Amino acid sequence: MDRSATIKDIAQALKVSISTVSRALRGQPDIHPDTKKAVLALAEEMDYCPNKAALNLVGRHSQTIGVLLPNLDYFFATAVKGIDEEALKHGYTVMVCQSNESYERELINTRRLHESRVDGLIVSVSSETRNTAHLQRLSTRGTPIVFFDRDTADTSAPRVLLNNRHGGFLATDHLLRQGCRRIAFLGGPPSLSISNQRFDGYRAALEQHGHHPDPDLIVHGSFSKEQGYLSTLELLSKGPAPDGIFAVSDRIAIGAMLAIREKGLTMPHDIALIGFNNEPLTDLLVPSISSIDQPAFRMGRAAAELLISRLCGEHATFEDVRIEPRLIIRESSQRQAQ
Amino acid sequence: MDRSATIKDIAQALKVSISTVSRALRGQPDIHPDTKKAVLALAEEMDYCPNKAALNLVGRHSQTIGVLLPNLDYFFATAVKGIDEEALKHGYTVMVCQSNESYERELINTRRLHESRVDGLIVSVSSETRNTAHLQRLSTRGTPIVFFDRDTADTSAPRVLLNNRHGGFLATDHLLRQGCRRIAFLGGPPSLSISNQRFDGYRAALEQHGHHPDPDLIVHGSFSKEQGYLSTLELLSKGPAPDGIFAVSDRIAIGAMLAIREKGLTMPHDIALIGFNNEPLTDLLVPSISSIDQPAFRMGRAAAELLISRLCGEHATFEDVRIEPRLIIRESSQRQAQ
DNA sequence: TTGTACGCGTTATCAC
DNA sequence: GTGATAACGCGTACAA
Repeated sequence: MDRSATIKDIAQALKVSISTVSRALRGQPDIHPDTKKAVLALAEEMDYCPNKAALNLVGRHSQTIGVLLPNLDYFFATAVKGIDEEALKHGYTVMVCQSNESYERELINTRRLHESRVDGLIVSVSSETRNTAHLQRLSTRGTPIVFFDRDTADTSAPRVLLNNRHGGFLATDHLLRQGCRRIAFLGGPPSLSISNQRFDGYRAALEQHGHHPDPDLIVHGSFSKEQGYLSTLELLSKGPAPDGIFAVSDRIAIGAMLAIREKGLTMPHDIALIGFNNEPLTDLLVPSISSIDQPAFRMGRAAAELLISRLCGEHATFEDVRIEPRLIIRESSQRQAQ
Repeated sequence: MDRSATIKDIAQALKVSISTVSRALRGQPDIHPDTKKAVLALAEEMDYCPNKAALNLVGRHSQTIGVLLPNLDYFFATAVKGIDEEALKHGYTVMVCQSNESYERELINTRRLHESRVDGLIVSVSSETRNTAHLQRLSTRGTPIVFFDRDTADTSAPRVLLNNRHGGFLATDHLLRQGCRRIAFLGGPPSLSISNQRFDGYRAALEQHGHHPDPDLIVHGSFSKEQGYLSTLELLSKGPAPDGIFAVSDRIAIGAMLAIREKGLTMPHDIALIGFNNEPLTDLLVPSISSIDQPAFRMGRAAAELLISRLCGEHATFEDVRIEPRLIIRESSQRQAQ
């Protein structure tokens, strides 16, 4: 129950001043070798561990980076791994908060992170978040922010984003090439750029093939399996059925798959299906689900690199990082041998 | 770029002392209503946010709990959600570190968390971890620890554990009831209690049915899909094949499924298969994979509850929390209609 | 009701 | 080489 050793404890035991201990510990010059050796030895024995709070106070940096995410699903958890990897390499610790897609929770967490005086912030906004004033305040106060994955309109911080438009294009173009003519778009929350950008790609692909988006085939909702299931059931029960579905997440796609199956239709024959994220196990379903691969680990690492470079005062690199998606063709969408 | 407002800033602006501001902010009595109102208003306007580092120093508690995990796979990510939920409720912030199953990384992270002076620790040790001296040191120094999911031999801290033995029993007993006689055990790292306890349940079930473990049918390795694939291939290529497989993780089970399929065998007819964890999508594979459900969110929340109750000085509750698993029967193991 | 002074653990700036 | 001492932001006795 005794508290951790401090440099004061070491100083008293060795009958030297705390500044001497401090210097010895940090390998500064002008220290007598014997003194240094003694300090180091005792520190080791007492299992001395510097108090970050004190360092934070005096140096006004916490060596901590805050990560604010909507959740910890496969994509974000993998990204956190990338962030943490890079952070550790540079002596930073990571503090992760989840908003659960709630704006209110995001505000609370922003404050939690501010209280901890994180040196910088990597943020993926919740789907409820309409304005980023809470983040702007932090930013103007000197806490650099990097936006991750989800774009926001009203801000001027660097971003690490997937080329979602191209992802949407790749998916839709692929379905068109498989002969689909009525391609449904199962989107996420309409407030989210990632969903809208994928829609832009969807439209671009359609138009390039001489088609136009059909409002009846466009549905928005959450990213969940349940949402995909319900949306698809609705699509299939009203009007002429689509012959292709582009879902902006694999979980939506899986929900769609269940609905398609329930309606007695087959993939890819009746409906060709493609998702987004390339989550594990999508390759093992029957049929295996085509998807757009999004390199989560690399994206996380890139965000941390970008943030840390700004933390190091390299104000130069303010440019967005854009990661390219990759089309993964599997059974659910492949009507013709390649 | 101007730093965050401090109580000193507020005090100067209002021409009162910092202690007055401090008192007003924390709603203490004996404050003139007008003074209080003015302070609160200005704090709001300046977006005042207390500096946790300072609070940490003076109060010597950080209101932060450290979470040390092997990784952030589905199970642990869900557990983190439970931990964070409970932590937030009590005003704590969570700091998550991943060891990547590496003992060395676990040491580094333990130190990172100690540097941050986390008030308490929730730990699931890496599979390489043989002794917990690094954690014991923290514990004796006054940082309460709760072990989570993975048990350790040489410690005396409360634990939140699944009844792994019963889980192993349920799985094996189920296979036996399906008519299996040669049941293979695909274990995790032999250093991990969770794997060994599931093995105990496996053996107990066998013996209750008058059988004994066959060393040729017992394999240990990592928790990965690749491991499951390779182990199963090996099992199937040497000696008489098993007619049932109990894998201690769903990912191992999925690897086994791939190997079984590759060998031209069918499930559950030739081999009945059951995994562990009840991860999402296991219900959607073909055949769907039977599994043992482990309530990750509840376990995480229970760990946080236990830790926080100790943090509040309730030294009474030192008892382990044992969560009961649940057998989920799906196609991969079901030979007979229930 | 309000202000002063000290301490929390550490670094940095002096002086010796 | 080494040792005081002031800061960092805040809570808290104690004094007024």
